[in-house]
Amino acid sequence: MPKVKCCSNKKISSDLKKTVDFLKIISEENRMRILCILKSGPKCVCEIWPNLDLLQNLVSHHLSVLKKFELIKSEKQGLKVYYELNHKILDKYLTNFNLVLSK
Amino acid sequence: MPKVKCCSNKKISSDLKKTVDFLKIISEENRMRILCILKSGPKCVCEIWPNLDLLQNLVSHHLSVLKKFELIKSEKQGLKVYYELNHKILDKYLTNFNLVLSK
DNA sequence: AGACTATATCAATATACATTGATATAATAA
DNA sequence: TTATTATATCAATGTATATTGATATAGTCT
Repeated sequence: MPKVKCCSNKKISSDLKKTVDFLKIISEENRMRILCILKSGPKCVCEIWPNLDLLQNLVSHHLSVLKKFELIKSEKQGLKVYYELNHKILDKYLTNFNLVLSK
Repeated sequence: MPKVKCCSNKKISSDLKKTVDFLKIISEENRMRILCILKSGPKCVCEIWPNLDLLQNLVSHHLSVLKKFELIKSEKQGLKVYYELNHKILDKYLTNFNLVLSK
């Protein structure tokens, strides 16, 4: 039985893994909401978390997960930390994802 | 502080939840591999599972998860069960996903 | 019928990770 | 300096779900 391409080809297999990692990060409702909230531009945590029914520290944690994966960037301004989408990385993963599932 | 659209709007919020459910299903390496394997056409379990480094019953389980979510369809032919992508549903979720994350 | 093949189900275990509560850090204001 | 605000970290707990091993079902062949 011949092996299927996506399982034996190293490049495809690696792309698939990266895509799955990306999907794991965004397949969490609160993180997805955060990304959606940030679509309208940079926001500080105090603007983000009242939109989510979560404790502040949990929002902070989800932000750190997103940031660790480089899906968002942050900038400190005084007491506040502003987060924004990292479109470059985000687009890279979205493109890769579409490649993996497309014909 | 005004609520952000994706958090207060019922329709957008519901789309987001559906998308997250979809992403949860496909953000698992083996399930993603199964979907990729099926891109080249319908296959029986005995053609699928040698491509994955998994026990047969686990492949069967992942197939059932994908099927429960209607991402794949199945047809019994004698002893064998053939699985294939359910492009209609798959495209629906992919479209929805792109809407949720697009500007 | 019995043996064999392909697939699915079930209970038990393992593992990953979301959530909570308490607290720390860091910047600003009084 | 002390108090306050904004954000982050940490340990403990809870929860969902992937994996395993054993076994069941269902179709086919002799």
